[in-house]
Amino acid sequence: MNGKADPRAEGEVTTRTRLERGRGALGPALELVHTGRAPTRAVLTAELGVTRATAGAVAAELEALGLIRIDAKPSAAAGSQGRPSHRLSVAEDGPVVLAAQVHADGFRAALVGLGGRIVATAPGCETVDADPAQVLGSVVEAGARLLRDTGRRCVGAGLAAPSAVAEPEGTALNPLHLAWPAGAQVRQIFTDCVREAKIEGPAFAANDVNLAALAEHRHGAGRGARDLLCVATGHRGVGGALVLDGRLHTGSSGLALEVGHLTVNPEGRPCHCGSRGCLDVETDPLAFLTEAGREPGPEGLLVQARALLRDAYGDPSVRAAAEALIDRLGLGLAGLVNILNPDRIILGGLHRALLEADPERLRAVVADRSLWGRSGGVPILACTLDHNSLVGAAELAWQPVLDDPLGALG
Amino acid sequence: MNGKADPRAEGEVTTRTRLERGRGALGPALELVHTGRAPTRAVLTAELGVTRATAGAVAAELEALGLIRIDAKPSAAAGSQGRPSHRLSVAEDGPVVLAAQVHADGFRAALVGLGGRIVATAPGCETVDADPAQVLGSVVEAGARLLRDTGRRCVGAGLAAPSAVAEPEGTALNPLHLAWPAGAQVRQIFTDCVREAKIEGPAFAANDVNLAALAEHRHGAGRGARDLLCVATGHRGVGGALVLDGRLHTGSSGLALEVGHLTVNPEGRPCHCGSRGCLDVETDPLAFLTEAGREPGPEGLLVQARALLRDAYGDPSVRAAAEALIDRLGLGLAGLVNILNPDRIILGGLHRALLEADPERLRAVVADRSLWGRSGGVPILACTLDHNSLVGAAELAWQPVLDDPLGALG
DNA sequence: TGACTTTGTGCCGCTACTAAACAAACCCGG
DNA sequence: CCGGGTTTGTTTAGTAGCGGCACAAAGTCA
Repeated sequence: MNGKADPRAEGEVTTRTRLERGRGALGPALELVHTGRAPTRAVLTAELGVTRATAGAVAAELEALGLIRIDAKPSAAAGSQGRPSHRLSVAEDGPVVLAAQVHADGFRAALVGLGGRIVATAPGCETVDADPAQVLGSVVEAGARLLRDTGRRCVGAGLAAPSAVAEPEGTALNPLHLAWPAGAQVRQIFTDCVREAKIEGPAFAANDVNLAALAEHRHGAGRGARDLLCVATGHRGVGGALVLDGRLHTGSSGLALEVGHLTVNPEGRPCHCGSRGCLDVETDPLAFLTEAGREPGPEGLLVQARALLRDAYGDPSVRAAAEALIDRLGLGLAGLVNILNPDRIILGGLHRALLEADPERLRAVVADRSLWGRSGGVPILACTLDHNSLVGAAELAWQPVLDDPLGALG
Repeated sequence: MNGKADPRAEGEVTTRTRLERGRGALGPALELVHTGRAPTRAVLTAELGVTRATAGAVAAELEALGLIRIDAKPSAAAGSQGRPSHRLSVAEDGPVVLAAQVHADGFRAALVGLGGRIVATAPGCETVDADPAQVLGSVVEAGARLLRDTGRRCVGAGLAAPSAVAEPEGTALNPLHLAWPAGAQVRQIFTDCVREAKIEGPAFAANDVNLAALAEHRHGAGRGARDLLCVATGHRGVGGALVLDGRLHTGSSGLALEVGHLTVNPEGRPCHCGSRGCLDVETDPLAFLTEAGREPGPEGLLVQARALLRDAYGDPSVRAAAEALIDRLGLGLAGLVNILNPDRIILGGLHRALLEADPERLRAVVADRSLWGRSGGVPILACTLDHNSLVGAAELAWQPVLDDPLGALG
């Protein structure tokens, strides 16, 4: 089988030589299958720029590692001649990563497989007014329970935190919404919890909007974009993220894309940052409800604002408030377009609802206020993934495997 | 000499096997020598993460290609034991690239070697109110003359244009300062001129501020920075540039970092972009002179403003004007810091002069208006290179050689 | 049924490395 | 002046990963 003498050729007889080859192209190949861009080995050959022999060997090795599946039967592609391909897909029973998300109202844990597929979710939990160690301990414990129940192999863990995460220390800088102290060592605490729960693999933590952007880039509305800008309003505050060449741009200390304090209304509301008219306070749910003349109800500002946009857009006061917010959001986005020149923009939270309420108006404002209008033609889309922060946290944990499958799993 | 039989071993006998090896590490190695980060083969070994054998072979091949020089005599490093290293340096008589720069007052041509060393310069020429084909024809002709006079081999050409250059078409979008039409095909015209002058190698064109940033990153004040932000005021208007991981970030259509229209003074001057108080009109030489109560003299606004800052900073009206501009510049830089979170900022033109007039004030404003102050501690430095746009244009032309020396020269 | 098209595999060889031993060139301490 | 110790460079042998090529497999089309 092996030609030259192999001193280890005793136990496993077959596919042994293959397991030794393909180190270089292995990562890129897995990434292509992971993001759904390589449905067959033929496509893999073209995308990697290697020969069919190499692509075949690489795919065989990824299958041997339990990461992808190669269909036994070829599936006939409709309307094409030639030998039909065997379909490549992510292994359904392969390893998973633990994804955790903490937000103002509680937390969530999930197991996520390759391809961004959520395998299992722990039921959402109510708000916890507890310190980081308690919250992260609970969410990791929920994840550990999932792992026990499903019996799957875990290769890493990722946390989506509701604050900027400073690099390289991994501290939470502005956890406004939580009973957490500023400067909490979230990455360290999360890592400790993961270790204590005897979960295998490295642990990572990053800002939730950043991770949402990463997830949308790999599996959602951002697929194929080279320079992707995401902006999202949550319950409170605006977050931004930038994905460049498939990698998150966090800046030198993890604080990039803090876009909440762009000035979009010089005569606007005072902001806690000391300035006035910031994107943060001019395009959030509270501003919208106030301008529409509504009292904040019991169901949460974001939910209420979304419902209003969806159900009462005919109401003149709602419409006027929406248009005012759209104009300010457009001004902010145009500023970002002039600086970053992305090839796609994705909006989440209330911003997404504003986009869907009147896409033409938003696009017109952005185009009008971008220099030369040219880059104002940038596509502006809504988020498409459910739980995109959670999936993004999983991406973080998958990254070492995508970079070097043999090294991370071997 | 060669061990196994080599069918081609007839003409060149020696260094033949070496010329066939080192393809992968060749580019990175050349880049290290080019940027002055690999003074010896020992350092090269460490920086590349390869064995001494590989580093030695790679260096030998780069020398054989005529790109670098390995000192014959080892140079004794003071106070260190062990065998002394042979010094590596860029080949002084190696190939060059043609660098061209066009600006409002004229143009300039130069031959630039590896390491950003300007080998020969054609005398600057006065303003040319001519169309792109004429201007670029003249500057390329000046370069061709330099090539003839020096007899050096040319491996490419780069142009620094005084306007944004759209990707991927290579058209000039806002050539305000020239008698050029908007949308002029500068890259195509430049390429045609280079071809017509029978200059070898590919031709490139990009915005001058972008290229200045690239040059500062490789050979100037930006060396070692990972995320480098450059902002510069010229005779008119503000330009910005961002270097990420050693590569220029041009955005999806070459329009990134058009920072001139950030709002830095809500009650400020009206700007031709339709807004008011833009960085562009609030921190340019004209604004400075006006606020200092000076009449524009005959010597050019930028020169006059610089002289005033240098020689008359004691004058209260000059000082007040400078501080007003510094505050506005700081506001703009803080906005960029919040978005990009660079690890270094470099200023050119009038902005550089403002920085040098009162560095503490500028740094304080940036730190104060950056979120959490943390990233406000970013170092703000002045440009250090003469003719940095020209050197940057050369970098553009060198890039293919740095990426694949064998492919580009073979 | 056979020509054509496309996909996948086995085999050989090459290129760019690594590993390890050796050699060279400095220091220093006696 | 001579023999360790230390760092640098070279030589040789070996190897991982990929390309090239011939061939086999599995479909479509006329």
